[in-house]
Amino acid sequence: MSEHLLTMKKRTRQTTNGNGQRASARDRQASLIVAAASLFAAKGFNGTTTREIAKAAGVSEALVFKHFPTKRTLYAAILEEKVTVNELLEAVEAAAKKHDDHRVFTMIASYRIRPGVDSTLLRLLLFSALERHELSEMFFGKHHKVFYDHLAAYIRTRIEDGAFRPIDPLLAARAFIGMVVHHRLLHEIFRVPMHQSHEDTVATYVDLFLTGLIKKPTSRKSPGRRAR
Amino acid sequence: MSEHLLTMKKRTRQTTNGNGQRASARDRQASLIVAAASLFAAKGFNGTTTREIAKAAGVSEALVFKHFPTKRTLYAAILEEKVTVNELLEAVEAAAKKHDDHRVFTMIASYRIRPGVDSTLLRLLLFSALERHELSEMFFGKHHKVFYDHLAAYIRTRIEDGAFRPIDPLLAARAFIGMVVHHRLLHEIFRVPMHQSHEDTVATYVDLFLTGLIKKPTSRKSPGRRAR
DNA sequence: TCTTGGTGAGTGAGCACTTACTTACCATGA
DNA sequence: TCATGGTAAGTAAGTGCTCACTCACCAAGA
Repeated sequence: MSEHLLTMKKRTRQTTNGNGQRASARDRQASLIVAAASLFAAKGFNGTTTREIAKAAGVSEALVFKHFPTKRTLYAAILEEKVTVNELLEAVEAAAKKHDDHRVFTMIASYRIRPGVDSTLLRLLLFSALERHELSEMFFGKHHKVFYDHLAAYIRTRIEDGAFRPIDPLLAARAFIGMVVHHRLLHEIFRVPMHQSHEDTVATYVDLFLTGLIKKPTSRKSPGRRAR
Repeated sequence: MSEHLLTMKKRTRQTTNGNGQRASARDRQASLIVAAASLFAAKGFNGTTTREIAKAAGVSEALVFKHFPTKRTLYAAILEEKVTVNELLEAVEAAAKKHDDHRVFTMIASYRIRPGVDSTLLRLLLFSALERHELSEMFFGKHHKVFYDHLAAYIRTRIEDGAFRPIDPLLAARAFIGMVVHHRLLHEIFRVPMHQSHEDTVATYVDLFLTGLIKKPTSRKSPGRRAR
């Protein structure tokens, strides 16, 4: 009797997940990662509480710890999950084979500069590096270092071709990606308003960089791509 | 004399500040700001506790709150205190008047890239922006925006002179500072090892950028400044 | 029936901030 | 010269609250 009443009372809001369906461990973990990632990206590791994460995922706080033994484990899972080998690199590779400099750099800049796209990734990256999370280096290495290395390799071959001036390829790659990443940083993190269109910006950066890099600039009668 | 001895004896552990001297409110606040700034820069606002700050400054936690009503107030005081109009700008101004492009850009790059120099400032800046501190915009505006605006103004006049190609001056300024700041970011925040010397790096960036920006590059027989 | 997804109600630790009190300094008048 | 009292610098020991994390228990389904 009293037992029944007790159980009835206790079950106030079971499986807050939509309606009475129980999710598999895999799905739950995935949804927890999604919920936590945006919170961690917004407020950092220390600024995010496990309660918030549970609430955002629509489950109890205890369940979070059933799936991830510690808050840190959950964070690590996010960083590892976010590491995706970029499909972009293949597309760039194709352009690189044709020695289409303009296209190679434009593609990279367009990809990196495109607003909004996975802005959580950028924030997570910065937060994890600033907060000196142990996985930060892996995160950076797998997700970003590829770009520098690929681009540097391309620049090196173009120098050997005699198409580019003899400049340290890694420095050059960093310089270009620096311009572009910095632009994103200003826009997305420091909320600096940008008055130029996405395309204009990319075109200007590529033009600025390439005309500097190419050995014998034909700037006078070059094809119509011009900033503004 | 005897009074001194007496006081010495009586004082069991008073004023943990070195030896029994009481600091003025001004000095105490300054020392608290110094202690707190490096902690906030290292671990962010949420990652730093008021206990740690007090310990680092060698005072009791209660005293921190005597001087700053809240932890946030202390943080705000740091951001405001760190805003210093840079002496660099004057030096740059001088070079700018002589239209010494190379010198202008080299000075800015050298200043911004120099390792270790106020690396806490960079970290504070990033943390305050990421953590969306209310004073972050002011902090960025006063401390960094000046650079972009000054450089953009210089580039604009040089375009009007006919010395630079017609490119959006603000974008160009951002591109250059982006290269340099990004380099510092890689080095200081992401701990990427740099194999080039400080001077080589600056020279390469300036060369890369200027040769791209100058209208009619005399790259063949230009003065001996060359990367590497 | 037993594994597994799920919860409510904790737990001690640590947090920002307070309170009640002590001690040093220094200007003033005798 | 020196007692003296007002004030500001300083503290130990809290306060309530929130944090990451736990535990005992429950229900769905193969």
